[in-house]
Amino acid sequence: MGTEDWDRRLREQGYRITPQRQLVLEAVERLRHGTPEAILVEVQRTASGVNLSTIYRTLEVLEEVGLVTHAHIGHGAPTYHAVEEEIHIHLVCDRCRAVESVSADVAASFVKRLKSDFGFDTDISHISMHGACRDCSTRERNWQEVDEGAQR
Amino acid sequence: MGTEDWDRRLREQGYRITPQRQLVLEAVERLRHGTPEAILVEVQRTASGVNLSTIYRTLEVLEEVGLVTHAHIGHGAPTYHAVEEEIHIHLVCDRCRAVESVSADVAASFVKRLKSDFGFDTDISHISMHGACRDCSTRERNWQEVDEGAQR
DNA sequence: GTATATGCAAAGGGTTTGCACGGTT
DNA sequence: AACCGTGCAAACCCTTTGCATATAC
Repeated sequence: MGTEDWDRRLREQGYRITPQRQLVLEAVERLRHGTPEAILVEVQRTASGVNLSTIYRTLEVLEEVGLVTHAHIGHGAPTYHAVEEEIHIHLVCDRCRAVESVSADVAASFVKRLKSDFGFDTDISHISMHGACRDCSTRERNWQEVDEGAQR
Repeated sequence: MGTEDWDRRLREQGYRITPQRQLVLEAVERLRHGTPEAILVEVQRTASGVNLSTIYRTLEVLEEVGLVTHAHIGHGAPTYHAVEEEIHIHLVCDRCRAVESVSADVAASFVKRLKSDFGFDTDISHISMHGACRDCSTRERNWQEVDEGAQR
């Protein structure tokens, strides 16, 4: 796979090549993490006439032919990535909203276990773990100690 | 923790005890997996006057005091669980939309690694893995073989 | 009595859809 | 020429918010 045959990917599955599809794919690659709204803005830098509904429809197509993936970080819009990117997973802090990307390697044995135990084939780039980042979790630990101290 | 001191939980954090809060908590416990909309319907079986916005506000409060949690399975509404429930994670099939609940134990070492390597404190009940369930992944494998056969 | 919680209605994000037009094949 | 893809606008789902009233404390 590579950027040079992005159009082949589309054609093989019966889709047409359009400027919009090229622009959206390039925007996703450039942004590395992009919501549909952000991708729209990026695309409009070159082609201001492109509509948001086209972004949605295009992302759906690009995802189907395997050129992009998405993950849900937070409650809002999903983020899209080019599959060209090194595969990574997201650690989403629900306290401060920070998002850390870490190598997918850390999930490898977990993913393998889901396969062997449940036959489940994980979409690794879709993984988002929610919780507390380093800063927030140490902060909470400190508060807890303060609380305990106050109670004595 | 237990159902008997749900009201203490609320009071300790400065919240008041209301019929709505009790009904929502009970509905979540009864449903085991419930979207806000489903919880509304369940609550309205007893108290038809309760409003959806109350469901949202109440779930937020119940989550803050640690009586319920939520997970995102699929793109739509989140699902709420009572924390009383045995902790489980969700395996969401993006092909056929099936959702399987499996013991959180399978994620234990992965979660431990996120903690040691990145200081990240995972909210285990929030974990949703996306991918292909056993049936769909074997079906895809079979198709692949058929395709390969056709090419020869 | 006072502050919080609720119901209602309206607004707000994010996403999808119907339709006529335009572009790719 | 036929069909697919796009822009536009409206509709849709899910969620939040402002405000007046009702309720827990």
